[in-house]
Amino acid sequence: MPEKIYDHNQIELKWHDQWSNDPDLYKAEADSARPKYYVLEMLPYPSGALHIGHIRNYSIGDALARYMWMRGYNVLHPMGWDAFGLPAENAAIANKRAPRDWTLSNVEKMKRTHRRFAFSYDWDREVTTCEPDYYRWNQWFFIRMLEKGLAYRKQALVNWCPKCATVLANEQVVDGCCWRHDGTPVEQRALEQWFLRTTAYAEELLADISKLEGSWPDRVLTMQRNWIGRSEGAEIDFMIEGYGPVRVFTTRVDTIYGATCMIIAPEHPIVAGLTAEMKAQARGMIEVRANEGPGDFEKEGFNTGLHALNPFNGETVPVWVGNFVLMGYGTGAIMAVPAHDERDFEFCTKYGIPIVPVIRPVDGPVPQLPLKAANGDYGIVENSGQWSGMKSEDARTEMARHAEQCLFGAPAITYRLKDWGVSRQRYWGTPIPVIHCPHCGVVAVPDDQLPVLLPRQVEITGKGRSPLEEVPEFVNVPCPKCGSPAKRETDTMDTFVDSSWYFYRYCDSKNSTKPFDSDKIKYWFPIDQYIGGVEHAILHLIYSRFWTKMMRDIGLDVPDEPVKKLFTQGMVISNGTKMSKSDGNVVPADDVADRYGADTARLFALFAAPPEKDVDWIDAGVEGIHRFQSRVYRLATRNIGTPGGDGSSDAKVLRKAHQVLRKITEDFDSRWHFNTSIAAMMELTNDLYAEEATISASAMEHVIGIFVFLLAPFAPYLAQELWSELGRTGPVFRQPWPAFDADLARETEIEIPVQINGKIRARFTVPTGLDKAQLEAAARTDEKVIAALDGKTIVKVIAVPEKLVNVVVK
RNA sequence: GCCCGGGUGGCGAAACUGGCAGACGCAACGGACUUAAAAUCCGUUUUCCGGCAACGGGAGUGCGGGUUCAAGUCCCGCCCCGGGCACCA
Repeated sequence: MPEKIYDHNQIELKWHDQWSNDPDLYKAEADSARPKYYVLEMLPYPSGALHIGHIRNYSIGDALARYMWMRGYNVLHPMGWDAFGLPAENAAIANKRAPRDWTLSNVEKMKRTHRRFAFSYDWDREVTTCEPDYYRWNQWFFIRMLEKGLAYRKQALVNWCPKCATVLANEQVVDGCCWRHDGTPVEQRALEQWFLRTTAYAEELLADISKLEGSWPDRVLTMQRNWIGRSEGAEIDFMIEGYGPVRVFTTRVDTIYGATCMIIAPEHPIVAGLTAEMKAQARGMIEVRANEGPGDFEKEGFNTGLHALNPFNGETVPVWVGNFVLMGYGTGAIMAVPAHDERDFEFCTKYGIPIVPVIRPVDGPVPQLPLKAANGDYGIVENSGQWSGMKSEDARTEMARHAEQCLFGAPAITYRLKDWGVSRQRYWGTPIPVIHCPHCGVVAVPDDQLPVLLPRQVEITGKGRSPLEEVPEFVNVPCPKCGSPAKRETDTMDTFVDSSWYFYRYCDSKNSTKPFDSDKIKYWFPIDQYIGGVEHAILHLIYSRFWTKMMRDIGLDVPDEPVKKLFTQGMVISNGTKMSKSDGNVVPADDVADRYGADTARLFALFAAPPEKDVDWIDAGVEGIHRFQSRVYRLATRNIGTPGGDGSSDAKVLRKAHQVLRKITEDFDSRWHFNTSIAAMMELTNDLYAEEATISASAMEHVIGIFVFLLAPFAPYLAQELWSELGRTGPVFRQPWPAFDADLARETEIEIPVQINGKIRARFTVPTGLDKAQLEAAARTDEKVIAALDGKTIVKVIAVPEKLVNVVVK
């Protein structure tokens, strides 16, 4: 057949049309007779256009999905839209478009790009989180949590982003600023808010991390551990004259004899009973902390004049207010042990509060005053009454137990993790399904009245209160219990609620009577492979784990952990920052596809670097990938159905083809270094070009046949086109993955370098399979080796089969 | 400050369990083809020294030590970059 010029446009259009007319091409059906494989990429926010970062994410997942199909698995590979969120409201203000219209038209645009890239999604299972058939189940879950006490409402100091005009979860505060607005410090506001009791699962979320070990990246597990932040210690009551007992949390109760003052947070309830001047001072501290954001600030405090009784030694210590003590952690009050805590040391030194060392090193005396610094190490407890002489570790448990027996304390565990604040004072989110009745209080919307529909006609100004408060027909409703006039909750849910369980819905996306059918979940779950950006290591991935455990506890049949294996791909950086629409540095996927085609964009996204690594996107190099495809295409077309050469190169290219096949199979099964998979295909292409004239027709056809399968997971259009050039029909990715032939792949000869004292001095070629002795003998007969060894004494010879020979001489 | 990653040619990178450092691609240069250019094909390209040459010799994976016949890879101590946490008691 004469050579054809590679025209990606024509090829991609042709198959795109054919595939569009085949709605079942990527269809997945639960089938207990076949092994399943659930591969999932994180669903995108429909911002308007897919960029090259998305393409990288989906190219990894799609290659895997197609490979697993070829390995005979029943593959579930779905896609959807994380469609609620603030940008839709901002767009509504800027363009005078309803958020829903804007969002759905973006979905349409992006879906077109998805299809253009031929990602193998079963679109029949598509989930769009802003549609009532999805968010009604958010509401349903919320009510279940309300019934279980897992959703509750409280007045709390919350993170407020003035630009978003809404509350943020702790997980959405980055360096003291809003996660969407770098450089906009988050303010603290006291508001009535809805919370989900994530802390009820702190222990289980932490413990189950060990189940994920080895199949989730360590980095992510470490981040989650730190985020949960478990501290084991004790809570101890210090009696304050004229006030009552005040509880402190400490991890070092063994140092309590060295406590020389109590320090409370400026928000602590005690402050309310202090003088007006002190209250003002405390308020000042709170404001400074709220406005300055993160970073070092000087420790400051003042003496309240109150005294607290240390229940262990019966001594009285002054009570101070300190700006570094956090109300949100532990009990908001600490005992300061300046000798053994760096922060306490700094504070007490500044204010002249006494320092009392009570721990000595195992092999040394109690440190002498004055101290240069605090020593927080464990050691032997001294000057501590009956506990003197005990090891710190033992004293910690013994003293906590003692406190419990004497009823002035108890062992305690504290977590850094806090309950998830889910209220948002915004329009474009799931309405929280409760009604506030003046008689009945908070009343859940009955299940048969779900979904609480988000009204379509709403004016969004981006200022002031929740936009829903301005919609009287939404707000004013009768109480479901007593029928008297009541008001609907106007806060909406955090969008992270939507993404916490969407992957369950894919298994049963059209169910209108429950969130999903448990038989379907049983078949498809857990997710075998989840792929997404590392930036979701704590937010989305902790919420998802929480949600799964919560669903189990409200009686649904789900596994303990939703995701078996997690892969976090690196970010695509452009001009030094992560690609994002707000930074204006996105490279639209369609631009690359216009110029070079979808296959090229996909291949390049994988070729630029190993998938877990961040890459700086530069166009240089895209041409090389396109050139590679063109070389493959031209070579294949001009060789299919031609007489071929004399076959003298057959063994060589067959060997290479099977080596590459083995390498790529291994890459899929373990490392996912697709950059080297693609490089291996390039090597094979180069070899075929070099040997082309002397390859027989049958060997060429065999090699091209393998090559088409190798390409299939990465470049679906090119692979399909070549498959059809070979005269074959049907989708190539449904063919079985070829088995590699170890005999064909085996090298017959190998070049062995000979080192003399570690420096390469000669090389010789031997048949493969020689053992140590044979290899050494062969080396000793090599002319160059003989010459290099002349006049020297051989001390030792190291021969490593298939690798090298090293001769140590004197 | 603490906890994770990472540092290899002009650039993106490769070297999987210690065994030929730089596969593959980009860029650059040279050649073939062409009236010419593009495209394509074939070469060269870590660096220094010697040689017209084939070739020979030295250095080299952030820095300084060490282990080993052998170190990009292992150990100790630093420096730099990226990420996470950051008064968490």
